[in-house]
Amino acid sequence: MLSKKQLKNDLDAVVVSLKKRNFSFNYNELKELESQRKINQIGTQELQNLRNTHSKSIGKAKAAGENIESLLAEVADLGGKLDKAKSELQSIQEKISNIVMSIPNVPHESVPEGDTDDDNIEVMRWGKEPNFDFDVKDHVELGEMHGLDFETAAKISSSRFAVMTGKIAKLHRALTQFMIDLHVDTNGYTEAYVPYMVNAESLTGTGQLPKFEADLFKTHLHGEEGEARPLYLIPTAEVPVTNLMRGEIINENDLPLKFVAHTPCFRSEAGAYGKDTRGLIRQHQFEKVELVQITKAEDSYKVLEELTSHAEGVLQALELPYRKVILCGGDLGFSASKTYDLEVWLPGQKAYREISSCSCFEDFQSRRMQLRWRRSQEDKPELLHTLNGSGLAVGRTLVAVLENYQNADGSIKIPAALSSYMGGIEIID
RNA sequence: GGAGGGAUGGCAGAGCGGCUGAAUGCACCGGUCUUGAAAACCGGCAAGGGUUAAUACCCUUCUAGGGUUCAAAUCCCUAUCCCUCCA
Repeated sequence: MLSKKQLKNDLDAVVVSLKKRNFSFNYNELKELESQRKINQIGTQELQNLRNTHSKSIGKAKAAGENIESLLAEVADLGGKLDKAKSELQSIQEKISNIVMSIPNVPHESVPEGDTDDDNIEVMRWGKEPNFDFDVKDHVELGEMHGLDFETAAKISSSRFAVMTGKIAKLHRALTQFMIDLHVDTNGYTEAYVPYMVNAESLTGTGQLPKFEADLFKTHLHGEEGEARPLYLIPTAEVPVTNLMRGEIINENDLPLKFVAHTPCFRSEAGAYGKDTRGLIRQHQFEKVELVQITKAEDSYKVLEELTSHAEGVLQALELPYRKVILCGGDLGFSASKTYDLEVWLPGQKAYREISSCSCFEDFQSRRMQLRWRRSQEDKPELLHTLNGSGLAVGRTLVAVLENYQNADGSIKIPAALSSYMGGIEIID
């Protein structure tokens, strides 16, 4: 959420910035609503003031044993007026809020122009794409040789799910453990275990709601009266982890907050029909190790570089070739002001594919969450900045390992970094 | 499954229709004292919003949402969360 102040005082600049991400909205409507709001709010507050002063004088008169009949008569029609004014104001404020909540974050000045991922700009490449002296198999073919099974998953669930058994399941788990240990032991993150189902407030805080409900899996619990209390399956650990501190004023000594969490992620992939239908790339359920940092405003862009390097560290340790791109305005997520994607080399696709997305949200999420700190005792609380990045998407990392470490016979060499996590075996055959 | 008790500022905790945005203590900040520190004493210390050039004034908020009332932290209803006891 952008600040109301910014939208009020600096609307033209906001509109220009949002053009970079091809977002436009009816700002004349917003202006109009804002001027209505002003009139209605002043009127309502005047009525409230009137009621308060009258009520106080009634209280005093009563305490003094005076007759209050005439005073009561004065106030008789106030309640109705006030109710009317309040409900009008509320409806205006709801309209404003609906508009404001659906405006995406303003891109950082370093974000390039562009409409689609074709316009993303490569920042660097790491590692060498391997040369194979045989016909490479893709991860589906390789995986099915070692216990990756989409048909059974479809039988017990539906498409876009996977079953893994045996060594490949262990490799998948080993990757997860390796990533968490790396971030905790060498990058200084605190491990967090969090709920996989969250309420609407949390999703509003990080920006998935109200606009992107269709991307989520929603469940219903029922209260005694049958009233629905929906919980949502998390689309990323970003949601529960960033919301850990929602509504709090953080002690300066505790900053920056650094969390790493491994969770499954659930995405409906509405609108992705026919896209990546084969294999593990786009699933309804996948594992991810997520990095979250909460920092002071002045540190956030430095931290974005740092956090991205932590994600890169996983790829480097696994010796997987990758490239780093900066997302163009048109490809930027709703809440992000700047995002680096890490794309890993997949020999089976002969392409670089996203394996991590590292973003700075500035105070966009914090404002929704009222996540703040206090510079000093005298100062007002200030909004913090939030960042997160995948470190990494585990399923896609498994894909990358299978394809990059394959042998001619379909066996898979175990990356050296995973050796201790795989009980010392060197190959899956 | 049944019966109760609770949710108040950074924390602890009083208040149970009007003088309560909220006692008191702790923490925190400023001052006095001291060579310095501690102790003691004095003072300050919630957030969000509105009008305003500013001073200032006003509004809202005691888990959340409804209701009663001229007036609600306080009474009623519902939800959520916590705790105790019984099966």
